[in-house]
Parts: sequence; structure tokens; C-alpha cells
Amino acid sequence: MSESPQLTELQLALMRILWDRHSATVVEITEELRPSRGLAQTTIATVLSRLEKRGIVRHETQSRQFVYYPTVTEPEVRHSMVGELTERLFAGDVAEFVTHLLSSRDVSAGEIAKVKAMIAARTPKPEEDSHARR
Amino acid sequence: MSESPQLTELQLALMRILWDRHSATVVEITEELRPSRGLAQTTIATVLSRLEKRGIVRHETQSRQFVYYPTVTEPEVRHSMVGELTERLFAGDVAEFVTHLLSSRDVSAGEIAKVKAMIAARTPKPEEDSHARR
DNA sequence: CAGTTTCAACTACTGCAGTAATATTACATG
DNA sequence: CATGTAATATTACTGCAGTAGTTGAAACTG
Repeated sequence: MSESPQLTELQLALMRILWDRHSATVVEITEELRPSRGLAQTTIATVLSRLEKRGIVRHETQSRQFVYYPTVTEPEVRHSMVGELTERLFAGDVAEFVTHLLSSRDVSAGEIAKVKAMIAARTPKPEEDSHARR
Repeated sequence: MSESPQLTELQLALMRILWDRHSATVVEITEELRPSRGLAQTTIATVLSRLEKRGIVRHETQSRQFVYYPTVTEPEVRHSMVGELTERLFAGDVAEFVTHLLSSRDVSAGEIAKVKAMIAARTPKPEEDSHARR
């Protein structure tokens, strides 16, 4: 059913709030976004109802108010958006993608180290690990 | 001047052709895309002129025909698109992004190995290298 | 119970991508 | 030089995101 949602920046901003709070009303979201973007409540409501049409959020009515809930997790969205870009730009080649990411000049040595550590941590494949020790 | 172009799939398809051939006419592009998408020449022309308005391609008139050229390279586009997504999804944290990429279950061991090799190859920072030897 | 407030619903407008039909321009050629 | 052809230009329509005004209904308040 659920395809692979691609969300725009505003949509993601709303989702982040929903992910943080687990649920939120239109008013709450509008409040939280007021500093960054000064959007009208109706705008937020419109965006939310469109997200609902796409199955990305749902709502429950609580005493006259709509309380919205995310129906997808942040990792899921990340995964589908990253997957899409991997296809689009690197023909699905993840290694290419990583190479590209790491070769952008704005990656600090510290970040490279983090990545190395991460790879080290996940390199020992479970099966190998279990009998590499004997 | 040039911002950070975000290109859609169709736009990328056109750009890939331009990158491959270095230049192309509307007819050539239409031909090349005919198998995959059966688009009218006018569609291609429209898309190209919009890309030109955005400064992503330019054209020269060669004996009555428009010959289009890319004005940005594929790496540039990749960089700006990936950069955008890095911001959007990972708040600019490249290491997070890489971690995410590598933790998607559809990354083969071979690909991990490729990435490791890549990191190894680029870990010795040039400056450090030059006087680590003294 | 009437007035006010608070929401959501509805409607609508802009901008852009995708799509394509139609109009226009200019060249070649009989 | 008239005309067919090939290419671009114009125009337009759909769909969706962003944006917001207006309306209607429910709830609170006195």
C-alpha cells in the first residue's frame, strides 16, 4: 500500500513536530512553527489534510479538535526518501552514494572517524562473529 | 549566483543525456527518451526552456536549430541535491546520513567493503600525510 | 438563550512541473 | 516565389504544494 513518500520541507517540518510529540493539534503545530515560518492556521490545516489523504498522518477528533498522529516513522520516511535519491542520482549504488557523501569537502575528519567507527561496529557480521572466536 | 538546483526525475533524464553527449538538440533528446517515456518534442522543448530559465542549461542556435548544453556538471547537481537532503533529513550531519545508508538492509557486504576501501583510500589527509613522514 | 470565540471545512489563488496542441517562423526547392 | 517542412514559440491544461480568506458549526460565557 504505502508507496515511498517523498516529503517537502514544510511537510517534513510538520512531521517532525508530530514525531516529537507523538500527536499534535493544528493550533499546536502552528504555534511551534510561528517563529520560523509565520503561517496561518488554515495553511497548516490544509497541509495536514493533504498529508492525511496520502496516508502519512491520521487524526482523531477529541472534543471538537483534530488531533493528528503520524502513521509513518521518521526512519521510514528517511529510508524512502534516501532510497529515492539513491535511485535517481546513483542508479541504486549505495557505495557510490557514500563515496560521494564522504568526498564532499565539508566532511570533517571527525565525521570520517565517526563513520569508520560505525562501519567497524557493524562490519562483524553476526554469523562470522560467532565462530571467529573459536 | 547558482543556488542549489533540485531536479526532478524527468529533468534529470534530460540532463543525463546532455551530460553524456555534451550537447543535444530537442529532437535528439526526444529520440533518446522515446523508448522509456513517449513524450512529444514540444514537451521536451518546454522542459528545456524552463531549465534554461533556471540557468541549468543554455542553448546556441546552429543553423535554425537549438543546441542545448548543460551549464552545471553532474557532480555539482549531485552535490546540491545530496546537500539539500542532508539538511532536510539529517540536519546536515553527514555521518548520520552515511550511517543511515549503510544500515539499510539492502546493502550488500560487497558494498560495505567497497566503502571501507574508499574510506581507507581517502583517510590519510594530504596535509597530515606530508609531515607525518618527517 | 444570545453573543463571542474557536475550530475545521470549503474555496480559491499562485507557482511550478509535466504534458501537448497549435501557431509561427524560416529554410529549401521546384 | 509559393509552398511544404522542420524547428521554435505560444498557449493552455492538469495536478500538486503552499498559502490563506471566508464560512459554518460547536462551545463557552454571561
